[in-house]
Amino acid sequence: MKQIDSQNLFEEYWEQYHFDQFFGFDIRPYTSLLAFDPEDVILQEGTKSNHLYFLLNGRAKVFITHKNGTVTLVNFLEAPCFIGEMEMVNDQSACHGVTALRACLCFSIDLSCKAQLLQDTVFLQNLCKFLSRKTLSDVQNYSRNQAYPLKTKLASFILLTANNGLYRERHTETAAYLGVTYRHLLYVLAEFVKDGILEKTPHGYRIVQEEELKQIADGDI
Amino acid sequence: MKQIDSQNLFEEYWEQYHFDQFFGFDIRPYTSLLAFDPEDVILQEGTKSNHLYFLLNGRAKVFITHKNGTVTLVNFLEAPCFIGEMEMVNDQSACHGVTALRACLCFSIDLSCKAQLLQDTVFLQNLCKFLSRKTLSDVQNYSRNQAYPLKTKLASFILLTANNGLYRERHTETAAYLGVTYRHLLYVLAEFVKDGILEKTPHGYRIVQEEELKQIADGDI
DNA sequence: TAATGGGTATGAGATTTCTCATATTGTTTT
DNA sequence: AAAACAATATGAGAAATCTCATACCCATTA
Repeated sequence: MKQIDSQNLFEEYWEQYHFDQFFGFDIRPYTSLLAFDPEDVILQEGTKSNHLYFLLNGRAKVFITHKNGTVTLVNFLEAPCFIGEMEMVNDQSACHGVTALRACLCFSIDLSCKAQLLQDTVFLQNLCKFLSRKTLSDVQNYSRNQAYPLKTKLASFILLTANNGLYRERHTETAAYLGVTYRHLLYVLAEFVKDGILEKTPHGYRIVQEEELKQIADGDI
Repeated sequence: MKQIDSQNLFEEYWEQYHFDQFFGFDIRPYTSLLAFDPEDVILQEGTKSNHLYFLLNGRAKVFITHKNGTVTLVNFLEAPCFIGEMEMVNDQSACHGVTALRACLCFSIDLSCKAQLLQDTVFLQNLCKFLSRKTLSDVQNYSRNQAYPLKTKLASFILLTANNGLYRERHTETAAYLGVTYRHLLYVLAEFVKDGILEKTPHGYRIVQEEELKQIADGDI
């Protein structure tokens, strides 16, 4: 993690996300621009942070570590979103860990202005909206994971993450997100290839029968 | 669902939960007391409500219906908590259904004062706290469901819900909450009985070997 | 250069969980 | 009282998923 001093970049993102609009007062003096490398820890599970982050670019994962050592991937975070807001309002240490998956750019807000934030209706309203959307996204992911077999969930996930008909997520990440073992994921992926729905290429899996895949994702098969 | 006109009961709950404290203005004129019978719908999935509820007593369930007809129980709601707050801040129709499991008493807030609520820092702060706690509880339930087999989850659940060493939840509800079929739940329950950990009685299942059950709940077995 | 570690890949066998069928009981509705 | 319904209960077989073992490739590190 390192601070980015480029004023240009700062301005660029500030404009892009209309960062002013989230606050009823001038948050600029408390804000700086940070870059996280892949694997960098953004929030350490169980420790307290005195910053509130806003993801501008990149992708991060939210996870929980269980007593038996297994790690559950709760969700991905994609820009734009806040990070660390739950901890801030409850004034508690991080209940999830957050780690960068790709290079991430964030605004970092120094919580020395916390009292001011908690009196700002503009900010609080936005926070409520972000929180409820995040909850909704978590819960939908969660309940979908319970309601369907991997075949269905994987089909959705491939359609969601493919670019130009090419699926190239890391198997390790996908398996964690979908809540299954790596082994099982490969079984089902192999099944899709055998059925001619996907084709394995050196650059990733190419979607051959998109309609079929959509039907599977809809739980029709 | 019916309105309760007893001024006494109203006052009693108002005091018990210090209901004033959640608001920066006088919410009383907008508040009434409602009683829901078991099975009554509190929030109808997909429709818009113009009330915000606050659960005073009883127990409700939050669920999502999937396209394939399966219903996922997202969580239980226990007093005290808000109901319908996500829909309110995002001004959208209910993304989960909420149904009473036991007789439920609620304060019902008429959202004609919505604009005022959304300008009230006291309320907004409390809402943020409630929202993040709810998220946390959902996510912990969710991730636990992914990380352990039913044996482990059921052991926790029995320890959580037993009264005086007696477990007597409805199997149908437990199965839904733990995200498994009814059939499978009965298998594992029977296994506990066979192993002498539980004993089946006419009034419910009695916990015989509590230490053993705790070990299983901890994932140690 | 050798060793280490992460991601990828595949097989074999075990465990968990599901589907379907069927029966009993107690309660509510007709 | 008969019918309908929801919860409980159990069996048999199938599907989904996991564990463990093993191997290869590539990049980083000693």
